Amino acid sequence: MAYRKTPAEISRLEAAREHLIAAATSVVTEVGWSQASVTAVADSAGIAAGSVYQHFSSKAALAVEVFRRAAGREVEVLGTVLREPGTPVERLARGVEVFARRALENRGLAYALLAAPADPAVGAERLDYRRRYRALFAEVVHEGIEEGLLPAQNGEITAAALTGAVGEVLVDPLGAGDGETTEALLTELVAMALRCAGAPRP
Amino acid sequence: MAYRKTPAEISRLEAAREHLIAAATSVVTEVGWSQASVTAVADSAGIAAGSVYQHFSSKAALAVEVFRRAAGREVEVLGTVLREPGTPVERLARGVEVFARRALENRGLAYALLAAPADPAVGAERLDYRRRYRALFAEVVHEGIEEGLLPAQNGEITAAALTGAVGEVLVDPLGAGDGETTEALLTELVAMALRCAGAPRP
DNA sequence: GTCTATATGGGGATAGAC
DNA sequence: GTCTATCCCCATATAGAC
Repeated sequence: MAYRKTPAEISRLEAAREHLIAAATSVVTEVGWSQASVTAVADSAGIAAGSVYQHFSSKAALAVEVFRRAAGREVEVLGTVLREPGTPVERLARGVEVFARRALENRGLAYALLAAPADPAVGAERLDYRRRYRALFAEVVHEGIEEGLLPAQNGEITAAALTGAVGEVLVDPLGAGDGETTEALLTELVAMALRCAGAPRP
Repeated sequence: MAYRKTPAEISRLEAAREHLIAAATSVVTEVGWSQASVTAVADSAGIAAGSVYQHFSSKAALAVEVFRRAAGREVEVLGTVLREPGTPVERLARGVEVFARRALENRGLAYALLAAPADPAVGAERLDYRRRYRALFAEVVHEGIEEGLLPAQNGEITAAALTGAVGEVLVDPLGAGDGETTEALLTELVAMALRCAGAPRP
């Protein structure tokens, strides 16, 4: 009756695959896409380079999976925060803060997701996910306009500016290191975001 | 007395080098850094691949030179515009407009300068020039604060947002093609920039 | 299924003729 | 000084043993 895999076999394979993805994610976080060779990833996962191809048909396929997992988590979190109770202005402030805080807490990964040189397959995914981040920000801006809390504006551009600002902060180790400057940076970033969207001055 | 090069020889060499840089710039503009192989660049310049190494010690050295020329022009222009007569707010508006307009008029090059995947040597230059763009924007913001035209704020973050917004617009073919949408886009971008810096509402 | 060993291909860089 | 031809390295991907 061994005409198909037992659940145990399946979960072993799944686990190996997940382990590989996790290892690849950590390599990318540490050294970036360009330095994340198949050999380096396999070493990190504790398997042979050739064995990678038991789980993914190509390096690009693995890279895309790594990207989707990580970027998907951020979209998920941002979407949740932006839809929590509160006025659109409050939610925008909270969304920017959480987005930036998470990025600053995991700079390596955030940089990989937002900016690091990557092969074309990942680049295409990145475009897609950047649009999603922007769409989420734009949504709450539009709500703010409808409710009369924000002035008429192109929400897409405002959203682009917000994404760009966070990215820029990550690129330049400006708000690096210690927690105190991080908090100050977040405060300023949120203040900028609210001005950017035209929220009433506090 | 042929113990040193004649002026004519020197200018011939200079010209060949300049021609090579120009060809490399156009290749990078069209296909990006990653596709700009030595062979492709040499073909474009009408010389053999090996001859490239008469002018540059490595591909990276050529790439860095291409980057510096192009990015340097933008810094120059932005600096000039931001220092023309007018209030800081007026100059900021004009600076953002010119910066974005130039980028939109030469998307390929702007994308290469701001965002396209590139080898590490170019990446390092990019960091440096991004800081310069930001410093220029930040300077005018600080002036605005001193003159009481803008509220207290972290000018670096505002400047980062401005750079990021322009970059984002370039990445996503949102304001593509025809002149009408371009103008509308620029208007919105400038409006966003002024809100971002906290300029009084018009 | 995972290993070792190797094939394959591309791009940067060099050598030597002209 | 420029060309042609080639070398060399590295990374992906595959083949076959275990």
